[in-house]
Amino acid sequence: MDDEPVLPLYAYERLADTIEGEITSGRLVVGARLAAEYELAEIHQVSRNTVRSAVELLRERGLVATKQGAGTYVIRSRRPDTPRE
Amino acid sequence: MDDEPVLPLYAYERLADTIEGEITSGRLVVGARLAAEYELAEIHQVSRNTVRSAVELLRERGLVATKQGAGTYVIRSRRPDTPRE
DNA sequence: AAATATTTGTACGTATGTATG
DNA sequence: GCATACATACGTACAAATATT
Repeated sequence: MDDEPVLPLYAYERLADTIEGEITSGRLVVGARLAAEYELAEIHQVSRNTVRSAVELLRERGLVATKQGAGTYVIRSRRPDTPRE
Repeated sequence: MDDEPVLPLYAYERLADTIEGEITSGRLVVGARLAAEYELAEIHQVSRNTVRSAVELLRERGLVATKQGAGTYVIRSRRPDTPRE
């Protein structure tokens, strides 16, 4: 319990939420590729490491999948019902 | 399939395997606290981030749990039967 | 087929923030 | 309040996998 604070505290959480919003809103459809990490870093004015943390969160949420050398792709438009661990 | 290459390729994998060995061998028992990240970094001559990657692996293997401000503790002496994701 | 460019992965260092004791 | 320890965040460099020319 007590997971997921109401306000995303950290930059990587906010970025993950932002990108998740683009997915759930349909602006990023299943199969679409996210911008490259360095691009996301520039766009959102954070470091690439922060982008990677955000994308890691999105992977854990089951929304995207990443392939080295290729990119990160949307694999789901909304979160699977609460992974509960 | 095809997970876990025979030879651990990266420093953080080797370090994780090393620490796992200390756990499975009984030198680190359940409840024991691992050395601090900066200590492990010094001991094994790697960076803190590499230590963190190794510990992250151990968490995924279900062997340890980390509590901010407290430390990383052994919670299991051997891997649970293949987490298969 | 081969070389180049792009993109993610790993690893290092450093600084600052947050939680615990 | 202070010390300790983990967490986040910045930057940098190079390696590895993939895509493109």
